Amino acid sequence: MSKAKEAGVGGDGEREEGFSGRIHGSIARSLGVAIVSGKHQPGDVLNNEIDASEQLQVSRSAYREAIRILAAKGLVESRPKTGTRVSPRTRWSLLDPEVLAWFFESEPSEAFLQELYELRMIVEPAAAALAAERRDDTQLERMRAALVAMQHHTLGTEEGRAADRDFHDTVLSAANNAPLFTLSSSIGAAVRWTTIFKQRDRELARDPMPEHWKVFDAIAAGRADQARQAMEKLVSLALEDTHAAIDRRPGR
Amino acid sequence: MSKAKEAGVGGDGEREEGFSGRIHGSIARSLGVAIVSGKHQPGDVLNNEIDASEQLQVSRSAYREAIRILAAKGLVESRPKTGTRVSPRTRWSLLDPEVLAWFFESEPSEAFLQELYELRMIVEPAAAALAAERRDDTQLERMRAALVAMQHHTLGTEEGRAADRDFHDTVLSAANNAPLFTLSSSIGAAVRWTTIFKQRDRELARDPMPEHWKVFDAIAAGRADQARQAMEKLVSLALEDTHAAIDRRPGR
DNA sequence: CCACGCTATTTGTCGGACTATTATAAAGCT
DNA sequence: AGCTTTATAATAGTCCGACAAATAGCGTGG
Repeated sequence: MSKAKEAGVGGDGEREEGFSGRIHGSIARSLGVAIVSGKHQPGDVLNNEIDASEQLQVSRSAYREAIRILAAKGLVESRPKTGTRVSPRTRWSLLDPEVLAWFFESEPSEAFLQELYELRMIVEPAAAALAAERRDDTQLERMRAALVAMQHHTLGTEEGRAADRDFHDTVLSAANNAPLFTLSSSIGAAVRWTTIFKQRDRELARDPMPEHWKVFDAIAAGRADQARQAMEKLVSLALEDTHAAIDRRPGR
Repeated sequence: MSKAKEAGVGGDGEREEGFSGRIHGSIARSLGVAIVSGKHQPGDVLNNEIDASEQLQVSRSAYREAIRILAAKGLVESRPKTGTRVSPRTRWSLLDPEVLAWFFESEPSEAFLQELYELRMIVEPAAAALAAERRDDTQLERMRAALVAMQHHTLGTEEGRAADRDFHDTVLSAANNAPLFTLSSSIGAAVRWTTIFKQRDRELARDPMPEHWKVFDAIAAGRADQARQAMEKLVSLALEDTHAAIDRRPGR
């Protein structure tokens, strides 16, 4: 009866969200989504461990490990007697890949998307400039291959989008700055989701390739300033398209 | 024998390296430091949970929670049968406040410091520009107060350094971009650490205040471009000073 | 030589007892 | 009355020992 794996006990809404392999992971995810989506607001106190683990039909240990994950990402804070409460937003690790994924699981606010793009607009042009000065031949070749694949598959396919991400990742990594590179996951997330938005709205007019090639050429030529400007242009065009897609979006 | 709590067999005894209030936290910290300092390299497999928890004289649960924390920050990855192994550096959440703190606990490499500064050079001028356009009066007043305090206490005191950090934090927050603001902890870390270097060495020749006031004035006047340039100057001067201090550092 | 199943190892999960911490309320002191 | 101290109760934290699930690597059989 207390076994959690017997998922199918007909009853209430039980486990809607699929899985994540390990139980603590899926609990962390579902709680994380509830927090970033505003269902649990900063300052709110979660049920105590015993009640919560009972409701979720998992052991207290598994629930606690989930809480540790959330605490490590700054989403919650636990103290004896007071319980576990949602931390203020300023403490959240918004750039953590998992946190970002949780944001995108419940459609994020347009404002948040906007902020991510703003960050991208700050980081990527600078990264492109550094990449122009520091890239090695291997990275350059990888960028070229990514763009060729992207051109061939188009952004309508998952392969094309993967190639797009690979291009941007390689630029970031060519900047040769580890902390900067960790932002690639955040930026990749922004790129991925907004690209999906745009594709969702069939008539994506613009061909993204010319601007991509300009960035590539500038990096290949070692022209930092030119690379920065080209990337600025690329990002701002992408932002425009995304805005248009969102505006046209039905229902919201 | 396996009781961990009987710390004081005959008085206080020696302080086990590592405290942090909670056990899982201190284990995570000590393991985290071992990892970021290179004592455990990427790909290395940690002892299995039973052995490890026995060696550390803690319960397996506490050890597991520590591992969950490290996994949440991308430092390790666990799988049945294979064990827990250190993840490749590209997965580390280098911008996470705790990870950064672990870096600074064992003196970080000069290259890493350099990279953090580079990031700062990218982010802060952009943030200053945004702040010039978006700051409200409260934030402006807070910046002014921080600079006044900084001027009064000087960077030789902890209060003065705290005021410095507060100024930079407020600029970041005035940019009104949540993901951007989460970088403040990283930047703050870089600022703090390098400031200590400079102070450690000798009387800091340069008076940092004029550049700070220029940034403030530009933000107050709402001049984005001017704010960006002033901040660029401020950061690059700080970098220069830091380089000089490091070069002059004995034993290196 | 390859496919397939077996097994040993390791993480994952469980439940239940006990400890430590601390916010809050009660009691005591000035 | 107002402040300090102590007691209480609630909650996270820790420990233990057992069992379940996953899987890398090996051995067996085709």
